[in-house]
This record gives sequence, C-alpha cells and structure tokens, in this order.
Amino acid sequence: MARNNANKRIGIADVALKAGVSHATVSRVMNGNAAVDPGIAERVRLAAAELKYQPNPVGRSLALGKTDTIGIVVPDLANPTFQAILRGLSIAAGADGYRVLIADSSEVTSEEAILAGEARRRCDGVVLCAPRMGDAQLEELAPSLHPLVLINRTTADNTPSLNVDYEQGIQDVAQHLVALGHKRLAFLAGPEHSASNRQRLAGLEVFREQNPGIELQLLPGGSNFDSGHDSTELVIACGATGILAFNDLVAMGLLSGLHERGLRVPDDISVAGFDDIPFARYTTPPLTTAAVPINEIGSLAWRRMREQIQQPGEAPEPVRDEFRPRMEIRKSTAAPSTSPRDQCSA
Amino acid sequence: MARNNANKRIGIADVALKAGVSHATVSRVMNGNAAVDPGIAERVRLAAAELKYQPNPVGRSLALGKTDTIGIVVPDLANPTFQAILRGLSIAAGADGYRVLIADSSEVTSEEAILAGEARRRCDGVVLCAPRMGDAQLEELAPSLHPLVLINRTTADNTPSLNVDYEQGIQDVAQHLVALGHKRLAFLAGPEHSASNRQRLAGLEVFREQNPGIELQLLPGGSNFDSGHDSTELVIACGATGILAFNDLVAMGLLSGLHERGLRVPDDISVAGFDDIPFARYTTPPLTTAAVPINEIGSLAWRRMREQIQQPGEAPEPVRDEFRPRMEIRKSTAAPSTSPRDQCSA
DNA sequence: AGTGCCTCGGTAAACGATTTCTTGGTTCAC
DNA sequence: GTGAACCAAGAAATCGTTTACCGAGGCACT
Repeated sequence: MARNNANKRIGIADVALKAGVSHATVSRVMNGNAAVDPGIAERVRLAAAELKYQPNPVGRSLALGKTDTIGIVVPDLANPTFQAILRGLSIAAGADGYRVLIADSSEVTSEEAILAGEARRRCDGVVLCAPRMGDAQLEELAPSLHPLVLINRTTADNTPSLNVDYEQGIQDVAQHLVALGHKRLAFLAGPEHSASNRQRLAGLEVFREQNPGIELQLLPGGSNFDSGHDSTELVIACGATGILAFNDLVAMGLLSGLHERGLRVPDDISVAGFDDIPFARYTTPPLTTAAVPINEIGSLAWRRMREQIQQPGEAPEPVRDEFRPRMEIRKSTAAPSTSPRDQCSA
Repeated sequence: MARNNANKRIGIADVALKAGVSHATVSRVMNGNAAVDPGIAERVRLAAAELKYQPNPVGRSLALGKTDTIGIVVPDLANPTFQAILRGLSIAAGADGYRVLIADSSEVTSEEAILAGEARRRCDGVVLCAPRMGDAQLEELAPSLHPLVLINRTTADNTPSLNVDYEQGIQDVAQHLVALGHKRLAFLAGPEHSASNRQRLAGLEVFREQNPGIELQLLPGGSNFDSGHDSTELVIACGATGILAFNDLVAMGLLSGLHERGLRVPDDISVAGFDDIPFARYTTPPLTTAAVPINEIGSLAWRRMREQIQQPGEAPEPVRDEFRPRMEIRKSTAAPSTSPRDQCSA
C-alpha cells in the first residue's frame, strides 16, 4: 500500500476539502453513481485531477466486498501447461478489469489447500489446478472456495470444471501409431499420483482391450525434460517402435536422448508427445502430439469464473467443459522400419 | 471477497461474541501482540478454532497499510524470459509470505504506465519489466511507484534495477563465432523499440570496431519463433556462416527453418541464440547460447524489493545489479565448412 | 399559501481489522 | 489506610471507501 509520497497519500478527504464538498459527494462523482449537480461535479473532478487523486483499492474493496482480483493456484509455474493457462486467464480477466494473483504450490500437495484458502480470502474467486490433491480433500475444500473453477478435476457437487479428455486423447495417439503399422508400443508414464496420468492409464487400458494384437508396455517416467532424457536407455531396451510420452516435455527430452544415441526419429523409432506446447512444432523432427487447446482453457476458465461472480443469484447450472485433444501429426512418427530393430532387445 | 457461506463470513466479532470478549482482545491474541491472560487467550483460540475463523485480509490491509502483495508488470507472458522471472519472483516472495499480482500489458506500451500505477496502489511494491516504455516516461513514473524494482531498465534517480549486460553478452557470442573461424556473421535483430535490442546493437558496434576484418550484417527480425522461422530465406541469402539470433526463440525458429530447407547445423551454418531458455539444450542440435541466469534474476528481484519494503527508513543505498551472460557452448556452432558455401549469395 | 414531491448533498453507519486510550481493579509500598 | 504503580481488557478511533438515510430547499399544483 502506498503511504510514501510526501507524508500521506491523498485520499478522498483531501479532494472533498479542496472542492468544498463532503466525501460522499466526491465518491458519487468518482463513481458516476447518483445524480450530482453538474457544476459541483465539475469542481470535484477538477480538484481530483489537480491532486491526482486515485481511489485507494483497499478501501474500496472493504466497502464493496470485492477485490476485482482472482487467484490461481498452480502446482508448478515451470510447466508450460500452467504457464499457458495462467496467461490465458490473465489476459481474459484483464480485459474485464480483473487481475490475477498467483499461488505456486511448488508441487507440495499439502500446501495446495492452504494456499487456495488464503487466495480465496484475498480474491473474489479462485481457479484451482491441483492435480495431486486427494479426492476427499478436494471435496471438502471446494465449498469453502466457492466461486471456484477447477482445472482437470471434478467434484460431486458439480463445481464448474474444465477437463481435458486425456483418456480419449491417449487412445487417439495409440491408434495413430497403430494405423502407421506399429505393433510394439510403450507408454512413458508420468508422475504416479498425477490425476491426468491416471486418466491416461485408464485410456490405455481400454486401448489394450480393443487391440489385443498390439503389445503395450508401461515404463516409469516423470513429467519433464530430464525424466524423458533419462528414460532413453529404458526406451531403447524395451524394443518398442512407437513411444507415447506422458507429455511434450518428456517427448522432447527423449528425442534429444535418442539423437545423442544416434537413433533416428522417426526412421528408427516413432515418438509422440501430448499437449502441443508451443515448442512442439519446432523440435527436430517436429513433434507429433495430441494438441490441447490450452489458451482456450485459460480464457474459458475466466468465462466460467465471471459467470459465477456476476450472477450472484442462482448459478447458471454448473458446467463441466470437456476438451478432446486433436491429433497434430508432424514428423516424429512414421511407419516402423522393416528392418527388425525391434528384435535387438531380445 | 467472501461473503457466501451460510449468510456472512465469520469475522472477528463472531469470535469475540463466542469467547465473551471484545474484538480488541481477539485481535491481540490472534497477533500475539500484548500480554493477554492465558485463560482468556485459550478461550479465544478455542472459539476461533471452532468457528474456523480466519482474519479477513482486506480488513487487515486497511488497518496495517500493507497488502503482503507485490505486483509485476510484464509485456508478454508468452515470453519464456518473463515467465521465468515471474516464477523466480513468485517463489522467492512466497517463501516470505508475499503473493504476486500479475499485470500483462500485452506489449501495449501505453498500458504499461497505467497498469503499473494501478498495481502499485493494490500492492506494497512493483517489479517493472517495461522494455518499450520511453525513457522520459519511465523517469516520470518511477517516483510514484516507489518500492520499485526495474528489470533491464534504469533511471537517473537510481531505482534498484537488475540488468543483463546484453552489450557484453552479444560481443561474447560474436567472439565465440570468430574464434571458431567464422568471417561472415549476421545478427538477426529483435524488435526495433526494444531496449535490450538496442543494447545488443551497441555491443555489436563495439565488436565491429575491434574486428575490422569480420563482416557483420544486420538483418531485421523479431523476438519469437515465427519471426526466426520467417527469416530463414533471408539468412540463407545473406551468405553469412555464423548467425547471432536475437534470442533463443528466434534461433529455434531459424533452426527449424534451416532444417526444412535441408541445411545442416552446424556443418553448413552456425547458429547461436541468447538467453538459454530451458528448451535450448534440447533442440537438435543443442543450441549454443549466451546464458542469462534468469531464475536468479527473479529471486534477486524479490530480495531487492524486500530490502525496500522492510527498511522503511533510509534505503540501503540503491543498487544496480549487473548480470553478465555466460557462454553456453553446445552443438549448434562449429568451425565453418571449408567448402565455399558463402559464395552462393554473390 | 400550504402541501407534497423531487432533487441534491451532507451525515453517519457500515466494511473488518488494528491500536491507542481509558478505565476498573489489584497489588504494593509507605 | 491511602496513593502510586501496574495490569488486563473494553471502548473508541483509525484506515479509506461506499451508500442508506435524512433534511433542506425548490417547484408545481391544489
């Protein structure tokens, strides 16, 4: 807060004094609320301009019961996915005069609930990205956060939520590889407790049932570059010709590892990512991936939030938005080579 | 703000009522301020716990004259550099119990000043990244923002600022290429009004004087992937063997363009970036670049901010932190090929 | 002229905390 | 036994706004 310049920040009282009216009148003209005599209004405006008066937002917030701010809690700002959501949210909210407050839980699950509560108290609503939080805790927490929008999570009481259909998306990726002729696939999994990883595994289970002739291995992994890179040996050893990476970061790490080992993508091995982060189209080769319309998610999150904030009465029925990833086929996947590289693991 | 649950959010008055004391006493025990009878204190704590009372931050802010929030204004959240600064800042500030409020000016120069002022009124201080704002306007604005930290800008009145030495950094890149044997260089410039681009140009001017035997062309460009990609033809046509890209994004776009055109990096042409964004080491080939310790900048920005916030008295002398980029030599640069590809442009 | 309505703007009560001031009750020393 | 010193907790002021309420005028109509 500001109380530096000269002695005190100028407040509504100073303007009132200078214009020879009461604070109430100043407030009225500043907000264009009630009808004020044009002459007086002009005098007030002049005084305000001369003093460079700007209303104190904290005072307004207290009186109005709103802060024109929403909070977002993210598990990790280093992740391009959350960066993109934040960006989309920030821009969309900004267009409506709202600002966004960040709370980065740094992947510490226990912090998520606390941060969310704190953010909620400071803001008019919160957008919650909490992939690791337990279902029970989420259910308990949600009501107290009320103007709330969830990302990739849902609650029983139908909190508005935006969900990427990872289950279907990963199946699409697998099918793409099968269509190219691959018979031996491997999924480089994400963090164990990640909700979206579980969805992917569920999708692959369905895929397995529907494609009994296709081998599908599950490899432990992580969610970032380094874990993809570190999985290189594992991937080579497993003998699969088509790799489904947990996300684009992992895929890129793997791409780089394979390149170092002298394997050619997609000639020797096909690699597909997930998310379609901005960098995906610029890898060499450009990465085939399941594109998630991430910017849209950010701005839609704001829309859903705004609906809740602005309709103070009944909610316009809770909404659950579903995003089905779209296959973005680039150059990192191709038909498997006819030479029997897949035998080398035996 | 919260006023949803049941009827009203519970406030200090409810706790006071339940504990049979006055608000003042509740406030005292919540803040551990004055000495309160242990019995009463316990009663209050119990009441607070039963009601799940959490103090309203807006009320506190008004009374205390601080918000425990700092603002950051960035020109574009899509830029990895600002994402990284934001992240470092957010984590460092979070560790001290401060939150950060975002204002994205979306590259609209005229918005920067307004956003900064607004952010300042809501927060205890602001970190300003305003690469395009005019010097005069910055000088005028700075005092009113007072607890202020500048990124890559400075003012006459010595506002604390963190500066990357682009001037020296770009010279280091150029020297690196010369050391490899390159005689024909080209700089793929950034946005015209970017302050950091001007610094790079100044650095290259010095380089020119010191290396009269080296040809150095200036090519118009931009600051993102696409502009790098779009410059591919220009780069090929200019005949240079060593390319200095404005930043890593541009370099990566160029890398991808060159790859599409069938040119090999670094065999046919060397490309160097600037910044060392996280993705730089995972391009193919891994990108040689001038590494800017960007995470450090974010956290140091917080340190400088904290110094100003916590020492309300005299400033601990204004500081100007300088970061000299460190060459990160990877695989995208090498000695020029002996075959005279550089003639093809003649 | 008196009544009623309408307009304008001042007064004061929120909003939810912190903090200074004050008061009533002890205790202690003289 | 009285005054000083002291302590804990309540009363009230403060922070900077907004806004419900009300009173004072002005005007028109009966």
